[in-house]
Amino acid sequence: MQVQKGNENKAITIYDIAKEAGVSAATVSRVLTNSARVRPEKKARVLELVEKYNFKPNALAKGLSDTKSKVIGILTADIRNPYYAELFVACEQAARKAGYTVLLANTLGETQREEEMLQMLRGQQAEAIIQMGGRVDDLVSNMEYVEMVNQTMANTPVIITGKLDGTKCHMVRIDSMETMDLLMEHLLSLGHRRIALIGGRMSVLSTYEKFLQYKQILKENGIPFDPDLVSEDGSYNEKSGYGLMNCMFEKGVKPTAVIAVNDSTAAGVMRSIMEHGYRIPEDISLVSYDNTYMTELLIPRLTSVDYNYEEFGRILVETAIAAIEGETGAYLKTITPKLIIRESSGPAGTEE
Amino acid sequence: MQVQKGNENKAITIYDIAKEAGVSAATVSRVLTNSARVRPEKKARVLELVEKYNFKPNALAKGLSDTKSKVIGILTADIRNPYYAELFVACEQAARKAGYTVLLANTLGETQREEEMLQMLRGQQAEAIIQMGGRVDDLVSNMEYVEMVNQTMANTPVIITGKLDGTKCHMVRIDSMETMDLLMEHLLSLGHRRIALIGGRMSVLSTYEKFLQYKQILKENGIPFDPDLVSEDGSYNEKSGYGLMNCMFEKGVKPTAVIAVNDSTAAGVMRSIMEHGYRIPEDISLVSYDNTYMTELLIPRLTSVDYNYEEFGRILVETAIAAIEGETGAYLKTITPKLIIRESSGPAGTEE
DNA sequence: GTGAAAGCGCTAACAC
DNA sequence: GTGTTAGCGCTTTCAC
Repeated sequence: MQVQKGNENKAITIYDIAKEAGVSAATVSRVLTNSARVRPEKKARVLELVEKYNFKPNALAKGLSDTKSKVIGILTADIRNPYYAELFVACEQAARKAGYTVLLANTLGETQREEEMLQMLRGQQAEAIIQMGGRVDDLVSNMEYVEMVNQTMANTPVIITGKLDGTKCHMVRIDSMETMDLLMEHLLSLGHRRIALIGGRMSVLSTYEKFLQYKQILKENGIPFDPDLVSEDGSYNEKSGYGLMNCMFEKGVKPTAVIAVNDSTAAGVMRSIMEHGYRIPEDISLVSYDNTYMTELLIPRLTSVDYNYEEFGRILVETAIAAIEGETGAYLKTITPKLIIRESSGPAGTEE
Repeated sequence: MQVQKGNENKAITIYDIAKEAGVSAATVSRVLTNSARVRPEKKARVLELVEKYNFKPNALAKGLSDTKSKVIGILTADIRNPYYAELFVACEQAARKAGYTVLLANTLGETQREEEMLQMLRGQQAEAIIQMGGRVDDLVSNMEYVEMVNQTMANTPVIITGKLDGTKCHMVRIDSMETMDLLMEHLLSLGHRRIALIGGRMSVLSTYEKFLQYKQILKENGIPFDPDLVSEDGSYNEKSGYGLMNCMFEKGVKPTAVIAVNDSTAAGVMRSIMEHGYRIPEDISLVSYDNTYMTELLIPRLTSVDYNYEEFGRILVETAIAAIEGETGAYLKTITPKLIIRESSGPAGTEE
């Protein structure tokens, strides 16, 4: 017996099925897509062959012929970031339910790659592109990128989780103002008045909005704004949180509560606080954003703002599909955040 | 001026370019693919138009015509798991360098979806499929899945990070035995003799191998195996680690060092240890596997086994591409692990 | 060098 | 109901 070399085997096509079933390719297509009534016996015969050969129609050809790839492209900053991973999985699930496949592209923080990946998704005939993070987070939109997205939008709707001034991208985003409301309300009600805000870059829209809202709420509550309680421009990781909090302590500043810009940053802040001999939450309360799984890993568990990822992803995909189908609904949709209270936040001490 | 409705705009094709450049489509194709010499002036004209219209060839059509999609499918258990996320990104990078696009499919722990996603990837004409996690982790391979993979392999090579008995899948995997060697050597040299092994299921190949090697090393070092120091079947998350460690303490068992089956499990173990009033590493050392970023988030930072994800991903992709190109090299490649020592492991106390 | 034409595998009119 | 035919956008002989 001749041993068959694996992938030399020609893939089976709709024609092979048709021939063996004694029908036309069109008929096979019809039973596969359920697009028209086919005589039950023929249908049965076709289905049988499909089963027999484990036949799976070529999605490329399908996409080519009806110019519908049924692919939604997802552009993300870094899938290793649990925030994006959660959101991606939610999108994937929603897309699958709607009969779409998602194609993921990571830009890994290199803005130049953002353009490259956008091109790639276009080349793969993505019917819509969802961009989460990256340039759509910028407070001031990059003009070249805006142009590029506008060109893309001529054929392919683009849905973003931030904003891109000068484009008509659909936006689905978290209400940053409200996230800050939740956190401040929580902390204020616990008696905190010296509340620090740590991490993030002001060039990022959501961070900027948080900052504004933070000041606004202080004002409304008659608490003077103290610049020492707000970190200089930082980043969004553990290291940044650690460094910034250390800095604050070194300057002799000691808040009773800290708001970290995300969970990773909070982890760094937590380390700094502990190394300085304070307890959480007895001496200092710590809260953050994103409610990723690491909130449950840290000791104490972290109070954090959740976004209902499942809903977030679903709305992104629904918006994408609506746009594909030509619907031109609201350009901005908002996700309502929710506070998850855990062990890291408690009443303010009385030592102040 | 008539406002143009976004995606009604017909996408530009090679023919549009050809017409405007006054050449044939074939020529445009030639300059795009650099497949033959074209008179420089024509080439320039074409390139100019490509630029002008921001033209990007339709990858579906390309894939159809030369039956090369340039897509590698990646099947993963759950991209939210940092281990898979790291590996995926490494694969993506390597693939991109080689001119391939990766298509990600998550099975989310539902084995039934594994088949579904495999089908999906076939439909998308993935030229090779890399499966990390899921059924290929099983100690005893599922027969139906084996059959399905074998069918797939008739046209599409499948590369796995575990094993699948009864198939000729290429395997690229971590040397589990050696990972245990590293950990045990480290702990033994620190004077530990009561070493617990926590988390994981024995039905998982790598876990099973770790267990065997653990016993083996104990034996070689004249340390009697104590079943109380090994957890009953558990899982791979924080909760499982927490529960299992609590259990152990409740039975009055107190190891001087704990090996957790992965970083998440270690986080749970860490919580349990601390809640029982012990210090890490002074009272109990804690080490684990995977060296994900959470090792740096926990306090103390976790000693963990690293796999060099970048290399791991690269080899997976190289193997995939070699298989696509018909090379039939070694069926099993091994990744050499490396121990990253951090704060969670230290000398055994003398109280024993 | 370069154009004409066939074909990749599928769907969608269009006849019958 | 079902077969025939014409593309979808690209690559690739095959002539010239």
